[in-house]
Amino acid sequence: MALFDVPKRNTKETDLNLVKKTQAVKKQNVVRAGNSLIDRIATIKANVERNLGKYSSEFIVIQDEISLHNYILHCIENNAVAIDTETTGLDPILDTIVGVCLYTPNQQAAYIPINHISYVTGAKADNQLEAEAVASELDKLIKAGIDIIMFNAKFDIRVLRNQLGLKDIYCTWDCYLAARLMNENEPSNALKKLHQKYVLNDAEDEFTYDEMFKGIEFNKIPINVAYLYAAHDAKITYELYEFQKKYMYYDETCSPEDRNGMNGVAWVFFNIEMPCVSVVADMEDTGVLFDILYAKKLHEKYSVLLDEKVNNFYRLCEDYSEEINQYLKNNPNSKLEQPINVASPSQIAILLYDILEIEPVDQKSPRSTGEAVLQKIDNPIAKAILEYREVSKLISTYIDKLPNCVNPRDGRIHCSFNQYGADTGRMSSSDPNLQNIPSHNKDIRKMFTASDGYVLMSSDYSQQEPKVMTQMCGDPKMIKAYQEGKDLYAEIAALSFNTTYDNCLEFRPDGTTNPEGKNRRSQAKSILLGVLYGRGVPSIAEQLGTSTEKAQKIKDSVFKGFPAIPQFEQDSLDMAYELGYVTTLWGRKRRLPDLQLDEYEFKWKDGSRLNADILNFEANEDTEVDIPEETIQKYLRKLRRCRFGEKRKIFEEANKEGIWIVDNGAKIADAQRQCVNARIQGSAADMSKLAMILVGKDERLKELGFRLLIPVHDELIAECPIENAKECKERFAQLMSDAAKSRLTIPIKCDVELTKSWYGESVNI
DNA sequence: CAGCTATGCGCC
DNA sequence: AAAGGGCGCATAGCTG
Repeated sequence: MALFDVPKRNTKETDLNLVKKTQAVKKQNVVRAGNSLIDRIATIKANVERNLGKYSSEFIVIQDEISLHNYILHCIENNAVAIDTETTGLDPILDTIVGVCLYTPNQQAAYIPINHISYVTGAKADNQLEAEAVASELDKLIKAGIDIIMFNAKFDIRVLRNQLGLKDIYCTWDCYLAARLMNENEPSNALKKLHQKYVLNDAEDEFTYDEMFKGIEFNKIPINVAYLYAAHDAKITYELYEFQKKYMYYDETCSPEDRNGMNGVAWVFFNIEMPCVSVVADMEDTGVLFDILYAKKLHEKYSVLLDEKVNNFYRLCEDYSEEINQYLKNNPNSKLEQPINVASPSQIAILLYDILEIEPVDQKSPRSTGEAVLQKIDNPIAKAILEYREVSKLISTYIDKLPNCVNPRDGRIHCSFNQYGADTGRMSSSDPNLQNIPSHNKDIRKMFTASDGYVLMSSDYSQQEPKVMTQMCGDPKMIKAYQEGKDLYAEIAALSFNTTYDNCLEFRPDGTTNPEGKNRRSQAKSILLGVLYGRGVPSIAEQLGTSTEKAQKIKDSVFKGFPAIPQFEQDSLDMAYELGYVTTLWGRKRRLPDLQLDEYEFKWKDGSRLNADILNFEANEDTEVDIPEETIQKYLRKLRRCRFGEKRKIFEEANKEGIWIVDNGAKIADAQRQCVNARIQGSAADMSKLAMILVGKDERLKELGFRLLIPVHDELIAECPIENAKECKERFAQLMSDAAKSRLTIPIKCDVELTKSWYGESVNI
C-alpha cells in the first residue's frame, strides 16, 4: 500500500516517519515513484523492462487461437509442458484468472492473456483470448496425457478448475513438493529462490512479485509488460524440473529400502506426494460448511463469560490496590498500565513477581507467566488469569475469527492445506488452521456441520504412532500384543514389572477400578511416549508425579523387558550419524545436519582475526589466523572435566583471551531427539497420506457422493449423503485400515463416527 | 503501517 | 542441572 492511500489514523505522524518510509521502499534495481496509479504503472513498466527486457525476444504473447493451437501441438509433441497461472490474488475461488503461461522445450515461453484490463479506464484490454478457447486447448494437453510440470500445483490446479472449468487437470511433477522431499531444510521454498540457487548457481538475482508489482493486481499490468514476468515463471519451473529430475528418479531394479540414494525419496514422491495433490486440492475446493448462526450464539455466550473472567481478575487485583499504587509510584517508567492489561505477559509478570513477590516456579525462566507456571502458583489471581486466557483464546482464535473465513458464495470455509507443511512430512493447515480446533471444549467444533442432506464422518487411527513404533522396533512381544487385540501399554507394564496383564489395567474384570493397575499402565505409557518424543527422565518423572530416580528405574525395567526399544533408539541415532539423515517406513528422509556439529566451536571474538604478519607478502590479506590447536585442546579438556555450572566460567576465561566458544550442545540434543521422533511421526504421516489417496480416489465412494473434508494427522473428516452413510462408513473404514498394508503388518482398525456436526451427537443409521 | 520476535496456547 | 516431537496464530511490543 502506498503512502497516499494509507487510511487515516488517530496517531500523529511525524515528518520524519514519512521520510523514513519513502526511503524504505527503494530497493536495488526497483524504483518506486509517483503517487497515482498511472505513474506507478509507468514506473513498474520501466522496472520490468530494465530487469526482464532481455527476455523480450525469448518470450512470446499468444493472442490468437491459431497460435495457441500450434503451441499446444508442440507441447504434445514434446510430451511435456510447464504450466503456471496468473491471477488477481491467492484465492482460487474468489479471485480471477488473468492469464496462463506455458513452456515446452525448444519453444519460446508463452504468455496467454485472458483477463487484463486497462489501468486507466478499467475496460477489458484488447487482443486477449476467451477463457473458453484457452480451456478447450488446455483440455487437449490433458486428453493427450502428457507430463505437466507445475510449482505448487495445488494452486494452479484449483485455479484452472474453478476459473476455466478444467475438471480433470492434473500434475505429474510438482517442483515445490520435489524440492521439499529433496531438502526439507531448504531456507526458502520459493520458485525463484530455488531456481536462482540450483539452476543459475546464484549467478544472478531474480525479482519477486512484490518487488515488481507490490499492491497492484496483475490484471492491471499491461500485457506487453506482464508477459515478460509471467512467461519467465513457466520457463524457470521447467528448468527447475530438469534439475530435480537428475536426482529424483525411481529405479525399479533398486528396492525402496535403498537408503543411501534417493530411491526411497523418489518412491514417496511418485506414490505418496504426487497422487496426494489432487486429493488435497479436492478438499480445499470442497470446503466445510460452517454454522454462522451458531457461532453468533457462541459469541454471546462466551462474551459474557469473558466479562466475568476479566471482572474477576480486577476484583482480585483490588485486594492489592495499595501495593500496585506503591509500585507505580516507585516505578513511574514501568510498563504496567492502570488498569492492568490481563493479556500482557510482561504486565502479569510485574504483578506476580514484583508486586505480589511470588517466588519463581521455574528457575530457568523466572518471570514466566505460562500455563504450566501459573498452575503451580497458589494464588487466586493466577487461576483467574488462566481462566481469562482460556476464554479469550476461544473467542479470538475461533468463535470470532472463523465466521470471517466463510466464503460468501457457499457458506463454507475453504482453508489451505500445506501438503508438506512439517519437515517430518506431516501436513499443516492455515487460513484458517482447521487442525487445531478445540476438541476438549464441546461447543467449538460444532460450528462445523455437514452439508444439507449429508452426514459428517470421522475416522481415526487409534494409537497410530505407538503402532508405527512397534512396527519399526520389530519387537515380537509388542507386535503380538496388538495382534491379540491387547492394550499395548498394559502388556508392556506386565512384562516389565513382572506381573500379570490384568494387574496392569485400569479396570478389573468385574468392572471395579484398579488404581495400581492404572498406575502401572500409565507408567509404561509414559516411558513409551517419552521415547517417541525424546523426552528426558526428569520430565517423565514430573508427569508421573514421582522422583527422577524412580522414573529412571521404571525406564530401566521397560528397556530391560523390551530391549528392542532402546535398540531402535540406538539404530536411529547410528543411521543419522552415519548417513546424515533418518528415514521413514516408506523412504522419506529427515536430514539432521546439526548432528554433525562439534559440541564446541572456537572463534575469535572480534569476528575474524586477520593475518598480522606484515612481512608475509605471499599471504592473502584476508587469511585468518587459526586458533592454536593446543589452545582449543586446553579448553576442550576443561569443558569435559568441569561440572555443570562451571561451563560459564570457562567461556568467560576464553573470552578474556579473545576467544568466543559456541556451545552446540543444545542443538545436538535437539537433533538427537528428532532422530526417533521424525521416523515415527514421518511414517505416520506417510501412512495417513496413503489413506487419503486410497479414500480420496476411490471410485465407489465418489459415486456415493462421499467427500473428504479435513485431515487431522491421524484422523480424516469427511461427509456423504445420509442415504449412503452405511456403505460409505464401511468402505471408508476398510480403506483406511488397508492403506498402510504394504509396510505395516500390525492390524489397523478404524472406527467411523457419524454426526450432524463435528463432535456433535452421534447419528444412527 | 509493515514486519519482526517473544510469549502463550489450540491441535495431533 | 535439566532434559517434549510437529504445527499455526493471537497479542504485545519493538523497530524500520
